[in-house]
Amino acid sequence: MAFNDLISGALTTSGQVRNEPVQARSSERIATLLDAASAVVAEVGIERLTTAMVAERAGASIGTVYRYFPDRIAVLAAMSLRGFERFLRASVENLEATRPTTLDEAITCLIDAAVELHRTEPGFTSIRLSDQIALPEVDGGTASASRVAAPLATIFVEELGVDGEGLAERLDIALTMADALLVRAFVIDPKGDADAIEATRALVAGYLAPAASRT
Amino acid sequence: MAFNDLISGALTTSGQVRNEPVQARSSERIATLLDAASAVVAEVGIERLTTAMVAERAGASIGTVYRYFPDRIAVLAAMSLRGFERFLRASVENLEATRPTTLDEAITCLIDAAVELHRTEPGFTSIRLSDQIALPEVDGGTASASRVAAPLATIFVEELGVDGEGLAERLDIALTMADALLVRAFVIDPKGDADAIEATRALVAGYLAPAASRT
DNA sequence: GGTCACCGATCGGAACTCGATCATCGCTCA
DNA sequence: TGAGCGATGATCGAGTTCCGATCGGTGACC
Repeated sequence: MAFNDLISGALTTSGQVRNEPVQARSSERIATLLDAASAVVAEVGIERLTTAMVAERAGASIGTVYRYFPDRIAVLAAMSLRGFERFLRASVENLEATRPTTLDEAITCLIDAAVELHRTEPGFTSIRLSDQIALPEVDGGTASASRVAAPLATIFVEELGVDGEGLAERLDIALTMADALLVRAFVIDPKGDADAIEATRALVAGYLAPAASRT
Repeated sequence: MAFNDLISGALTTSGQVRNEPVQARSSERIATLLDAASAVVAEVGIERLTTAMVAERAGASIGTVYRYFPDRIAVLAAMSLRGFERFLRASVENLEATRPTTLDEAITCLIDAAVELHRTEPGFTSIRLSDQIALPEVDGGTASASRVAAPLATIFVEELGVDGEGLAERLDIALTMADALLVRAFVIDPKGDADAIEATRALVAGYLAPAASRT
């Protein structure tokens, strides 16, 4: 509801997609291609992903891949970006569902969303390990975590009544931290090491707590 | 001195280098090649690095590159590994020079070493952004931060008299965190955002402090 | 003289292009 | 209103280019 307005357009695929899709089936195609890419990454890793593999798995031709993505890297970048979008949406859903009263609960919503993503999207951990590959040419090179920090900060302030003083900055740091630690959790154990995940949650909450709790 | 014994052989280039160099000039060659690779990465990014670029910049031929490295990825992996070696050595040097009495001072030694590396080795930030690319085939996929955590833990315990209980694990987490946050600092500002660096230092010290200080 | 280091033409395969073909949509006019 | 028809979008895949990797030959070191 209100949350969704805040995040619409927060993340764009500008520069990633070659031709904006006009017909409906195109959007599906893109989704299918990204799903295929995700599966391929999970299977052979980022470096060994070839555009031919993506095309074949998606049931498309190579030409179709290049219709939507300028090059191989753009496919990976788009995949990464879609992951962040999903994280944002899932976070918002969790926040709406639980309506947290403490910052700690709010953090849990975000961590859960991220963990869920690592679990369900097979190639996501891999791509987080080596994200940013493409960013030098996508834009200034802003880390992906920073992209979600701003919209989330808005939500925290406007909807949860958290003190906004420097929150965006702190959230950015917190997300960078959480990102790295969660990746670590999923490197330790493909299903996500429970201790490492809990440690992450505690650490992030501990970091954000002192300044922010004003629910 | 004693420190150096602890870290010798902690990091090896096993599997990275094709033929162990016999003649002296070979070691220089490898260093030159890695320097070239570092510069290329800083310029065009990891994905766009080609073996030809590395060869040309190093004043060598393509064949020479492949004499020392089995493939393109191995060049990047070796570069990453050399960075971690340098970090370890620089950390040890800093520790020896300052002989810290508090954990906080010790952390500062490490952070300084890492910051220095980001500053002097142009491609290091990039490769930290997307490290691990090669690790799936190098070994079990252990995150690089974990590799330095163990030897550093030994030093902390044996030389600084810090409580060793679960220290390796905590150091691992701390380094993962520091790594990500420092990369962030250098993405924000190529020279390394001072605030972000200080925040990193504070965060890591804060995380390690409660359990460890027993100097 | 034998090994080590180096070179760069060459090969194979993957990234990417391009013109032809098929699908869809909006418009027109009976 | 809906059948026909162009225009534009979407798809394809053989062809081209470029890059990773090899290999046999030449020079440097001991």
